[in-house]
Amino acid sequence: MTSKQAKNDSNQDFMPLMRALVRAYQAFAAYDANGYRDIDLTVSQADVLFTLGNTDGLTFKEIGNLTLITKGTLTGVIDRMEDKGLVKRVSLSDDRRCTRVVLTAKGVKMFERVFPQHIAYIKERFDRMDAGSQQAALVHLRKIQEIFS
Amino acid sequence: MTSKQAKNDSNQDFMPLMRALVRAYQAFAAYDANGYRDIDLTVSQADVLFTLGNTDGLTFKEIGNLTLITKGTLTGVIDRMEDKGLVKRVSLSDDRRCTRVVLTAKGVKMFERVFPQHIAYIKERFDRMDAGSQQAALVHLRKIQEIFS
DNA sequence: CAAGTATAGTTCTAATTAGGACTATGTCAA
DNA sequence: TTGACATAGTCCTAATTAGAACTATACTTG
Repeated sequence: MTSKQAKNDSNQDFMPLMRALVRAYQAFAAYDANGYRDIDLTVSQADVLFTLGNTDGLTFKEIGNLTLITKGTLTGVIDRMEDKGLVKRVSLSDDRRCTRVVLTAKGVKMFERVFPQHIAYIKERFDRMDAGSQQAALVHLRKIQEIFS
Repeated sequence: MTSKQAKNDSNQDFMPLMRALVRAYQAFAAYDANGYRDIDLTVSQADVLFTLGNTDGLTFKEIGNLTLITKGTLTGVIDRMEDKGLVKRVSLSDDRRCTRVVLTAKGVKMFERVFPQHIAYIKERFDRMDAGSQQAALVHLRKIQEIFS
């Protein structure tokens, strides 16, 4: 009680931290999105492509959990990727409610071309932070995730 | 060169940090959005309301810079807030290209009711992090923002 | 002053988003 | 086995999003 009180007293203003979180994320997201300008992929589509890469396919539910894309949204994202010939829907005989989404040959090719490229693109910036800071930042970000979960 | 090499070598895997950033933000954003469930406001609308609070009105450009909402989007957001009677558009005689957006009496009333409530709602969670961690997190988040800007 | 350029908002399009209703399928218990 | 409930995906709506084209207004330079 007292210690909690003390904690709170010492934390009159969390706003700078909140703003820093939002701005750090937005700066990252903008940079990330910019990496998809040339290739014909939206951020969500790239997210799905990278999630499906090196797997034998995943269900909508699994993709949704990994990418945090809502199932309602995911239907449309997969539709458009199917139109582009990057993925295909495969029914599961096991449980006919489920649909497995699998990369096509074209999807695999795209993944193999784009993924390493994009990783290098992101890595370039994270390399500007020393390893110690990255470790510390990781710890604090996990704490932030925890308190809001 | 060599030191940069060394840095990079020690940083083969930035992915956990990247994921932690995304997840921390998403957890925060989800919690934040949840705070608007009862009141009849979207996240963007609340963002604008809170930005306009305690000002004499701001132009679209200023609101866009503060909230990071694109001008094209902002037109629609302001339209809907105007429909709700929360804000009004005021032309500037000074520069007739500009429009000042001002809270109406109803908007001010809503701001005064909702803002402190929401701040308390967010604060409750940030209080679960001690002041030292918050300070450290702030520093690291600013660093992350910097490397991606 | 006139032409070229810049800026502020609006409009338009395609895609994403959350959330809820809906359908089909599966599971579990009486 | 049948009825109640749960789960997977689709469909629908309102709002947001980025980006580009467009209009109106301002600036600026010859």
